[in-house]
Amino acid sequence: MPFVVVRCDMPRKRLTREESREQTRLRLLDAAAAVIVKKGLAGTSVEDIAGHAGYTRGAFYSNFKSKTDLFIELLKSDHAQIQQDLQQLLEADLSNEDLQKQLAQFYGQCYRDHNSYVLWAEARLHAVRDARFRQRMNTLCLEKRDMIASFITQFNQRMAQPPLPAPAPDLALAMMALIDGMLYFNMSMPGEMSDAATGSVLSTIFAATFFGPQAGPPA
Amino acid sequence: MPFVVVRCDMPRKRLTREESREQTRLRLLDAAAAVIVKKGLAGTSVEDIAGHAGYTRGAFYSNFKSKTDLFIELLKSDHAQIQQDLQQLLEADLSNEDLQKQLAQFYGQCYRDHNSYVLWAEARLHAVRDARFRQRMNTLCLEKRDMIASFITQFNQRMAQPPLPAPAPDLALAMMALIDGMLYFNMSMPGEMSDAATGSVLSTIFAATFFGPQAGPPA
DNA sequence: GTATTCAAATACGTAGTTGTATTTAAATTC
DNA sequence: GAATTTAAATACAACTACGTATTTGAATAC
Repeated sequence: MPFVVVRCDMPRKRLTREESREQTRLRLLDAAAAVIVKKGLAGTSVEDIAGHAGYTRGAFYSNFKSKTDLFIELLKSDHAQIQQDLQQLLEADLSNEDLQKQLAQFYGQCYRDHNSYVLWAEARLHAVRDARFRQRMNTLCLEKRDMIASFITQFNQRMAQPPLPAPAPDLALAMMALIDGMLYFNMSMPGEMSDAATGSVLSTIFAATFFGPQAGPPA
Repeated sequence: MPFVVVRCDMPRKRLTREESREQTRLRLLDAAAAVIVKKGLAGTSVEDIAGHAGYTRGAFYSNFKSKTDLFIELLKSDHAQIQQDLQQLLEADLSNEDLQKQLAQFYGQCYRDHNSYVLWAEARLHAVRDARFRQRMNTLCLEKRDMIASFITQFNQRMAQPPLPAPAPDLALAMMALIDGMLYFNMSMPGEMSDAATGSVLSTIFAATFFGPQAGPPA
């Protein structure tokens, strides 16, 4: 889902300076996402990015302080999108569909596509090494956690189920870890685990956690 | 847990050529592991590795074909260790300790330490990009899966529990994904999720999967 | 329409990386 | 102990990457 806006209103409008600048920014971000997914963050040069977007390094440095700088912006955009998707899910689809469907959607929405997920995997690894970066990323992750926590709380209330076995934010974190685990796994071993298997594993876990009789964790 | 053998039998034995060669090999592998964890696979130069091991690039190219070559060897060694650990667990500790303890051990043994796990995370990302590498890695992963499948089967028999809700290898794969999810999560967000929470989440899931009443996944 | 501003291109110097080719010194062989 | 072998060091040449400094040309302001 690229950033670049809908192009080409018929009369090929001559761009103002600001518009033009914004356009190259977006193009650079798109290009960066594509190239980084393909070659990895460290394996991608500034020139790669600029080149893939149809510019030279000059354009890059005129728009971003550094590769890391751009990368963070990339993650922020993606994060914003994810949050928006979740928000939507939280508001709209909380009617009485069955658990399975909810899950499927939920799972599918967590990251927008394969590329998005690879990007975050890259980010995680980078976070291990760069404390400052890690902090920034954790902020985003905790925002997501809170969103999911809301989802859990609402879901639990709506379904009038037994009380949650742990604080919603904790459960949210756990669910994130689990879902990420599945995605992460499928990322590098595609096809090894069928979608059906993935889904049923997740539904088992969800069921156990939110409906299970003796299943609740003590902490 | 470095590779280098116990050094220094008192009389400082003069090394034979072969021994010496093997020693530098091991030192290079150790150094590589350390540096790659710290700076990432792509961010690590051959010189970094050789230097950290106390050699020059000459020694490196005399022992390995390329960085990737060394990396694969690194993973193989680590994998062998992991398999050995699991094997041991499978044979030894299947007496009647309670589930919690089993789990704790199981979880703790899956990767030898933080560094080991980071290495595998790096490998996953690399696998996304390199089909050949991916194949090689999948072989290792499936070996591990089979080991865990044995564990599951034995565990289930020993405990005389209800029949497994899915073929053991499938369950094994799912469990790997889940455990990896937790580890992966804790890798980049250390401290965000307490060990207690991690443990209880896992035990919940295990319980649900292997003991749960209606909890088993259909597939 | 001329002057100014600024986005992006180009030029440049430095530093780092790679793989091979050659050398050197220690270990082995005879 | 001289000749040979070979692990590892050194030398080398081509390349890539970075960031800055400067230039260029189109868009704005006057």
